[in-house]
Amino acid sequence: MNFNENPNPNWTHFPANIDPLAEFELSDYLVFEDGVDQFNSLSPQSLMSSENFAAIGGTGAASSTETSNMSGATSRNTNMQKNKMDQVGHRVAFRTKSELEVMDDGFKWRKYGKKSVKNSPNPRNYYKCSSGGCNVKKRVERDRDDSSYVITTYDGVHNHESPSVVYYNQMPLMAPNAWNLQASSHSHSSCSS
DNA sequence: CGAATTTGACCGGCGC
DNA sequence: GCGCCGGTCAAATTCG
Repeated sequence: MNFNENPNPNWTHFPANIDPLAEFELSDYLVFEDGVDQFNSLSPQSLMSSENFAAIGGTGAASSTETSNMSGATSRNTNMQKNKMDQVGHRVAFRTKSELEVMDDGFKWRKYGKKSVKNSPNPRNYYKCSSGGCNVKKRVERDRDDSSYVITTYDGVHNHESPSVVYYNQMPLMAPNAWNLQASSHSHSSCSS
């Protein structure tokens, strides 16, 4: 209820099923880990293999736990961002070519804000994982040069499985391991395949 | 009716 | 010290 209408009622889990008119293909992907954040790696046409980059998320974030505050919702400005880089351990940015910006990766996202950046004529949408205990944030923005491209940035790692296990086992088109990289890092096979 | 979404305002950080 | 930018929350509204 915002963009256009419902492109496909089938859109439930994987973007690969989007539809024939939406050319979903990874053009560029950026992987930022805590400590390594350089937007310079962005190449206009890197076009590497774009097949498996789920190597990230191997740090010790899988455990999460620690200060999982938030539970309850009472927390507001009590304690949360004492250290800028404390909980932020995973930063992943993907550039996808799709008409829709809301790529369902199997998780449920709750939009919590929209803001337009100065460097882009397009607004930026902020999504949050609506899972109990999952504080993963998602940032979606349209490319400022190619409105056909969408830049999705994930922040954090899901500490729970997808609401509906996705079976990216038979990806005839391509296996966007990127989708499981968040839920990976421990069980699940992910990859390989 | 409930839940999710929307828009605006507020806050914090950084730069100059 | 002030201004700017980005990010988040809150309340209201709408959709299902």
